[in-house]
Amino acid sequence: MTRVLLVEDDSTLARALAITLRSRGYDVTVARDGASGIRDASSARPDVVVLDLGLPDMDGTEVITSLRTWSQMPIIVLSARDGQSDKVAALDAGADDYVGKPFGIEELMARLRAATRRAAPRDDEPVVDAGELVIDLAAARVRRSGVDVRLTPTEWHVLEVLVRRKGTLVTRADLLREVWGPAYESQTNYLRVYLAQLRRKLEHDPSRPRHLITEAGLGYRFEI
Amino acid sequence: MTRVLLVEDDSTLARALAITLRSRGYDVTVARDGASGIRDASSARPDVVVLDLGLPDMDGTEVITSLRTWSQMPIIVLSARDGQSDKVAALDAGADDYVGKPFGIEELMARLRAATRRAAPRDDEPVVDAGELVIDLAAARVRRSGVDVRLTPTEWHVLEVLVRRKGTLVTRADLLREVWGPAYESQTNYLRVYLAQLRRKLEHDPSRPRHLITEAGLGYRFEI
DNA sequence: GAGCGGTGTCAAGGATCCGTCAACGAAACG
DNA sequence: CGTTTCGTTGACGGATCCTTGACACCGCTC
Repeated sequence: MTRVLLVEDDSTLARALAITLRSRGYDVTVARDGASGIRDASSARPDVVVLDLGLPDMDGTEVITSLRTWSQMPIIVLSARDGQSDKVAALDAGADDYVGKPFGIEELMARLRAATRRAAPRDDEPVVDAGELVIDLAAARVRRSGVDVRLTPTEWHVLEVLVRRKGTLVTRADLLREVWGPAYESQTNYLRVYLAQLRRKLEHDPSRPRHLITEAGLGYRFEI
Repeated sequence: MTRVLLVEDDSTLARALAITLRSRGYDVTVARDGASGIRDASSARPDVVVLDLGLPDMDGTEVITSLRTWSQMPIIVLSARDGQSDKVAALDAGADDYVGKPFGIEELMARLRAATRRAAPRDDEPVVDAGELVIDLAAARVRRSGVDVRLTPTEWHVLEVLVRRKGTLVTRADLLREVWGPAYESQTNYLRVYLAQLRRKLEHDPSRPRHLITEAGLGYRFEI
């Protein structure tokens, strides 16, 4: 059964949509705000998210960005705002589709079918387990041998980019662009400093790293 | 470069869209009707199709159905008809997205980006398997009989160029230009050194290479 | 079989890159 | 307003890698 996470603060609309979805055979979870939407997405593991942009606690695109840090699950956006820039922002943040209100229920259903149809199974783990290291991408937490490790925002950001592409090489330019922005693509000394700090906090023997691997001349790689 | 097939009979709109798309760096092919659209889709192999439903020769959903018999390429539908049933029919026929006319050009661009972004990871085979040698171009990783082989940046770069054109001859000048730059086109001694190093690391019997083949007087070739 | 062009092999600088440490200043916090 | 935490630099030793030159080898021609 296809699982749908519905993130919608308007309880009337939420109830109506949930009823319709269930009548079509979907398994529906409802979240009332962005924060619980993000939480439920990692716990309930829906096959598709239907997200209202007008949430009380946070901006809708932030929800999308947050989900996209660890998951490729389809996201269909509902919005009363019909401006071009809202659509572009949501889609470029990682949304798969954008439906303006008011919308026809049959159209939404068709877009839902289209989104689930093309969704291919891939590794979408919010929690990455690398032996004594456990990294929860959704909750932004790192545990080493069971105890929480405190990371600074930048340290976390670097680790997140590496873990999201675990096993594959991340070039220095990619890493710098994603964490510090396009203007810093040649500041390779930042990486040296932060990789050293991460290793000191995460590796058993920082001088002989087993997870945060240097590919000399190319970049870095997170190894499980 | 991303290739777009634009199937549109209105020549004014087709020209305007083609200009915009090309200015954004897309490679655009235009088809005037459904039949040639289907033909071009199989010959030009676009990364994404933008399809106007209102075509002179056949119904738009038939075009979608026909494409879907052999391809999963993203299809974005444009349509002046704004009825629910048209949208549902097109989406259920296999379209990925449906944009009603009149549409904003920025919205279409954003939806195009969303469609290609989704499709990107599975479009071509990044892993090359040559018996005991497994080369993962995306992850920048080489395995020989199951164990990782460490390559220096230049070694990797040379191997990458050869593997990308596996089976075909790569001339010395091509190889030197791609790895060291246009100024080094005659430094053929570099190639001798690096090919020898690669063979030492990758070949079972470096003096009798089975994958990194020399084409005397011409260049090199990667054989599977 | 000697000469020759093209190719493979090896080793040794010398340049570059990486890890580490320390210090400074800015920002966050109470 | 003082304290603490972070992010940013710079410097330096050491490891790695690129380059270069010398020499051996092979197939071919004469």
